Amino acid sequence: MIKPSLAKGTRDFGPLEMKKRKFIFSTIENIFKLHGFECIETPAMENITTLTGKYGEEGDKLLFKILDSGDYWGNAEKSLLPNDIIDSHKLTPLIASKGLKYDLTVPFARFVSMHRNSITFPFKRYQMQPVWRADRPQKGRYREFWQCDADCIGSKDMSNEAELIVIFDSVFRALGIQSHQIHLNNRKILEGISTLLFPHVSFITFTTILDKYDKIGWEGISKEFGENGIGELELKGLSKFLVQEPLTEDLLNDWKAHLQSNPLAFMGLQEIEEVFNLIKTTKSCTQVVFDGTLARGLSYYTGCIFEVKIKESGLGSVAAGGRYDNLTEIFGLKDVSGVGISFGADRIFDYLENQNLYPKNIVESTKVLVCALDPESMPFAFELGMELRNNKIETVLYPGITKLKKQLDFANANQYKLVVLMGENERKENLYTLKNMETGTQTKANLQELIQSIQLS
RNA sequence: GUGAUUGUAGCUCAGUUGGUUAGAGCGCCGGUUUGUGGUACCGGAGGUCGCGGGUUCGAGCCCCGUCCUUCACCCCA
Repeated sequence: MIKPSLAKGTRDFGPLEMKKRKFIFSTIENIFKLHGFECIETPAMENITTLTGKYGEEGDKLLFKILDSGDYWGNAEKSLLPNDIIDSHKLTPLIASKGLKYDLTVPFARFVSMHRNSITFPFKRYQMQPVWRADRPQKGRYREFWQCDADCIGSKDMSNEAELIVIFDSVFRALGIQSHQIHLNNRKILEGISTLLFPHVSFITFTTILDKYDKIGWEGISKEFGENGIGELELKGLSKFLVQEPLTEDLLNDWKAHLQSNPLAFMGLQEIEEVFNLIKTTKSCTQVVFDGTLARGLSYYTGCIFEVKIKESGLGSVAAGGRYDNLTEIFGLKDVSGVGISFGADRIFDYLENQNLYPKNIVESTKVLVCALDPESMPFAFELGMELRNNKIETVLYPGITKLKKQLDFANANQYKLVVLMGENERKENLYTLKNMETGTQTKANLQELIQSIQLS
């Protein structure tokens, strides 16, 4: 006997949990569809060359690799392996040519590049699938989790960004959440500031340190910048950019003054202004925070970047996204800019579980249980089941004849509110007994009356 | 990948300085009730104490390893 167990960082979902998850997925999907995004799917596994080098050094380490089939060691190009050095990192490329996808954006870029001739640009697609990361699990972090992505590729227009912000807001509101904040920044601003203030520090180093501001504060990041050779004087210039404030006209004007002398940063700010002008009359705008410290780790972003946080959740970001100008270029498709967002379904699920924010009707069962009380009644019960289903009533026929107590226990355990009894008495009278499990009342009815009272309750 | 942390019945947890046959509550199954549940009463089943090694006359308890859980770092949804 093997002790049943789950692989690290994965989880099972029972019927009740699945109802809640489906509620999340369908809420997101409906809003994606409402905005005209088309659904696609890509495989769980990709060629490893598709995946590596897209997520930065850390990302590559977190890729799940799939061992080649057959005699993978015999077929391996061992000449590429340094003699008697056993280094797993050098070994894996020789024996693993596929990997599980790490996100939905890179496979999408591959998809777009491959199918460029049959795609009409701008192309809006959504995708809701699991992704895998070989991370150490912790709070809000799993090795398998679902992302729900919407991207628009082949358009540089800022209305895409504006629409995606509205989608962020619509989804969280539809899920019954109000305390979400949509953080917004632009990589061009960061790049401009970085080259202006810290020309001797790489942009990647700059963003990774800056991104930690939320967690470790001013002291923490000034210490880390210090370790990278940045003095206190230079740091002072940075401090005025570390704001997290509601996005307003005044704020933008303020920043324009700061960034006037910096063409790249100024361009980034103009993009944000364009987005602001489109959303400023929507209620979504009230949830938007201009966040000068938002940087995003993924290296492919080039314009606006987003991150949605629920303050009291303790979960990090529950959704994120941004614009990428060069992602399809690696797959041979140049000058196609895209922008997209991703909802972290598992973190949203955890938050809703915690807060128990689900609408009541998604957890309640609307099913009816039909109980046959003796073998002769079974054909009648079976037929009744068919009749009820023909009338769009979700019906479960209790399989077999057992004590009524057991059948009623079954109804309680599954929270069925209505039970129909079919026994000798009912056969003789040509009626059905309808029992309400909450009130305990029982009534007799013919088929038409039965269907009616079920539909009314 | 680094550093902590956890594991005893289906679930939540007790278990004394190492000492006979490892307990409770809830749940589950059966009965009180052969056509009436969610309450009550009575009875019952269920454990390789995560796994492997070690110390000991003796290990659920001590030591080592390993896996899983949870958490922080790194990074991220």
